[in-house]
Amino acid sequence: MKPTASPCVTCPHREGGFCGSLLHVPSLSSGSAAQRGWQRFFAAKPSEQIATRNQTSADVFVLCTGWAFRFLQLPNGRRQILKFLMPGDLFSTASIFEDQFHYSAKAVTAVQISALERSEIRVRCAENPDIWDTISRSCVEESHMADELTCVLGQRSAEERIAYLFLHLMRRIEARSVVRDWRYPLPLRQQHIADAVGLTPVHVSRVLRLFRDRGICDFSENVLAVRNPAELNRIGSLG
Amino acid sequence: MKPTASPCVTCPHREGGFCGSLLHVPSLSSGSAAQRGWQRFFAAKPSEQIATRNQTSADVFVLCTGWAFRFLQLPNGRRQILKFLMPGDLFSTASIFEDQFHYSAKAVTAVQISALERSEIRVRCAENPDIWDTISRSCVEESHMADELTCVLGQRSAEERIAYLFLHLMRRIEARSVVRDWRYPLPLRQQHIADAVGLTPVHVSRVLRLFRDRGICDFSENVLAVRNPAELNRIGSLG
DNA sequence: CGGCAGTTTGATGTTACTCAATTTAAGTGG
DNA sequence: CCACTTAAATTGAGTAACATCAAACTGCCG
Repeated sequence: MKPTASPCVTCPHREGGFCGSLLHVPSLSSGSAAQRGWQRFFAAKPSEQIATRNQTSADVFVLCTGWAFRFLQLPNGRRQILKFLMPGDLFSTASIFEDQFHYSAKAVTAVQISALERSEIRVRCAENPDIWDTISRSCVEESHMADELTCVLGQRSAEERIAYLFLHLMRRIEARSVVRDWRYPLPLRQQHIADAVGLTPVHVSRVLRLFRDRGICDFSENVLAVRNPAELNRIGSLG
Repeated sequence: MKPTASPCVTCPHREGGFCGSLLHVPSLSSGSAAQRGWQRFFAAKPSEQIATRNQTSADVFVLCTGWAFRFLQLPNGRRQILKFLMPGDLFSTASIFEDQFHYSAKAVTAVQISALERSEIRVRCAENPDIWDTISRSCVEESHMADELTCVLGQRSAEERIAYLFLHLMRRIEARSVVRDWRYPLPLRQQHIADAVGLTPVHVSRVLRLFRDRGICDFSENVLAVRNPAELNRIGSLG
């Protein structure tokens, strides 16, 4: 999981730099995946569906550029966003072990996606304990996040949910890039926020206005500007 | 994960039978863990706390008998139950990889718990691909359940949440024992249900009464009696 | 018999949803 | 550059779902 100077095989769209990917480890990056034929690339337009529940695939997907999200669709038309995907994210760690998606995924912005053959990854995992280590750490982290989200959706108010989501996204963005002036670029519609925290877009709009009026933060024009980090943290942190 | 006729090392409290444990695989069960000194046992009384968030432990815990649950405690006194633990359940699959609990756990009934040294399990995992296979399958299953729960808490009504919980518990009980006459023993108070689905005990009581009056199911005296399985399924399934 | 924990019920309050109208922003083609 | 179109965000009014508070009821156990 260390950044390396070598070009990243999983995410060639970011040549020469660290793409942030879980799979960006020397033993996977050394040599050319593409040359060996166990990697392919896809692109998708904004709001295009890029994976569908129950669909089988021999590949594990990594987001290279842009934002996406994975979600579950309900019969009544509503959907629950499970996770926003940022560059370097595996669609899910579990996808390394299962050949069928248990969720759907959709692009938010234009995206580029890398598809790695699962069998090849597993062979390399068997050879190299470092990769196992990385993957198991990723499993642990994913289960922590799932448990936190459960807690937030089960126990907390609208304001707290949205504050939590913002803090969560802020942390993840900070891990990828330098943030100046407490301004975080989020390419999301209010509908996305609503689907992620289990509220209606109308109510999300009201809460955002409240945050704005109280000088806590201002989410508009695809930028989250945090004005009072302490207060946002007080509302949204899980203690 | 196949039942074996040999006594189960992880759960000696159920001698001679399959304890249901994830770790009940020949390669772990052969020989005596206790003799080799990498296993210990604990007991706890009803509603006794058996694990605490941020506590470190060199052991991985498996529930042998009784019911328990793992949960997150909030500063405001409320708690979210993440999972009900039944005999054979690992407290969490992630605990194989992390030496610190990220949740707390409490007994529901009187329980017996088996503690296996993490280091020993990991050594055996490295040797035996079957165990990896079992564990990775367990990771996948746990992430499915977490995603489903997220969906239920984020998007569904009180009735739907409780129906979902019942269906979920029914499936898990059926995997362990034969069920007669659609009667499922659940050693839970309404408070447990409330904490699991993010409602107040008062509202849980009202919904249960509704289910009773509509002839869907009757949960009382620690038994869930399902009268109209189709209807319960219609309300609580995720499609 | 008294006490306790859990459940039930009623009355009332709050939060968030629904529906519908209006405003703003972002394109698009002339 | 400006009308026209469309998607997104905002606002208000009314409503439904669930929470809160408090009292009564039940079964159980000493």
